[in-house]
Amino acid sequence: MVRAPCCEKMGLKRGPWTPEEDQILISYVQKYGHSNWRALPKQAGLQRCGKSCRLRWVNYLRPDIKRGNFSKEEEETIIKLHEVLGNRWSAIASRLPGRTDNEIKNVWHTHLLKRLKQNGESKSQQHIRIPDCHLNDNKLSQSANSTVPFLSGCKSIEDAQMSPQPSSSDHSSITDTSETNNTGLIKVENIDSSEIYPVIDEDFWSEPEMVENSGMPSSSFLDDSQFPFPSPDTVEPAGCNGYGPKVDDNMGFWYNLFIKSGGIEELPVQYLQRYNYLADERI
DNA sequence: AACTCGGACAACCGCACTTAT
DNA sequence: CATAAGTGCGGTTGTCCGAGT
Repeated sequence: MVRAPCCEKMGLKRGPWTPEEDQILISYVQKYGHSNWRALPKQAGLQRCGKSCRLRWVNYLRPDIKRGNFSKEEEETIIKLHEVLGNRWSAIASRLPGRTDNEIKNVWHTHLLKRLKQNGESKSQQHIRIPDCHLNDNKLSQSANSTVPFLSGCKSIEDAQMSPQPSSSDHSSITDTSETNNTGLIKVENIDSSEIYPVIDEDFWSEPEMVENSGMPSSSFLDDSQFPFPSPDTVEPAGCNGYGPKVDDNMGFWYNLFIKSGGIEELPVQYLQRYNYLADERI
């Protein structure tokens, strides 16, 4: 599809924003909102393209932006989430209130990457198979070629798991195993799954009946009564935020798996090992 | 004091995806 | 269904500034 440039370059200003421009943008957004970024600069009297305005607002002017250095807790959270999500900066940012994807991306490249390289592989990588694309800082889309069905297509899984946090008035949609500490971070610490999850018998690990041509287990395998994890009733499905993929039948399985396991870090290692085993057998 | 280098961060670019027509 | 428009995301670049020489 042929597309027009994101903005007309002629006559539009680029580069650093001035305090005057910031004030105009803030005033306009506070007064009229930002339902249409493309039209906003014209209506606000800014010589900028809509994209530039949106970026400035989202990354700098938004009232809920938390400025200043990252705390140790925040850095640890970023590292842990990156182990699972890779370079999905917006998904990571959604778990760090007040921080932007751009900011996190910068911190990652300027601080954390170096630290990780010094420290070597992280602890959780010993337990969960992470695709190379995550560890090598490449595009996550490469994971579509992963030999691990669990992670092939993880873009959608993450969108399901990492959909933006609900507002403070909408706690009902937070998975009941997520909790915030006094720093405002979402806890992703490793926990001993044996303390939380029921004992899983041999039947649970039996090979699921597969849906033809889908590579995914049949719906009976997803039956709540057969699933020994907490109910996902309080969690909204992926795509509910209006962005990201819709939940199809296959992704629904992985979505349920993630949610029922209580979160990324808390997904029982046995399940991953079992599914990786089954996946390898099918290849 | 002048210059170089590298870190930090803001901003831009192009692509992908969703939505509207 | 096809296409255009709008938006979000991740990668990359540009710029500023402080430390070191």
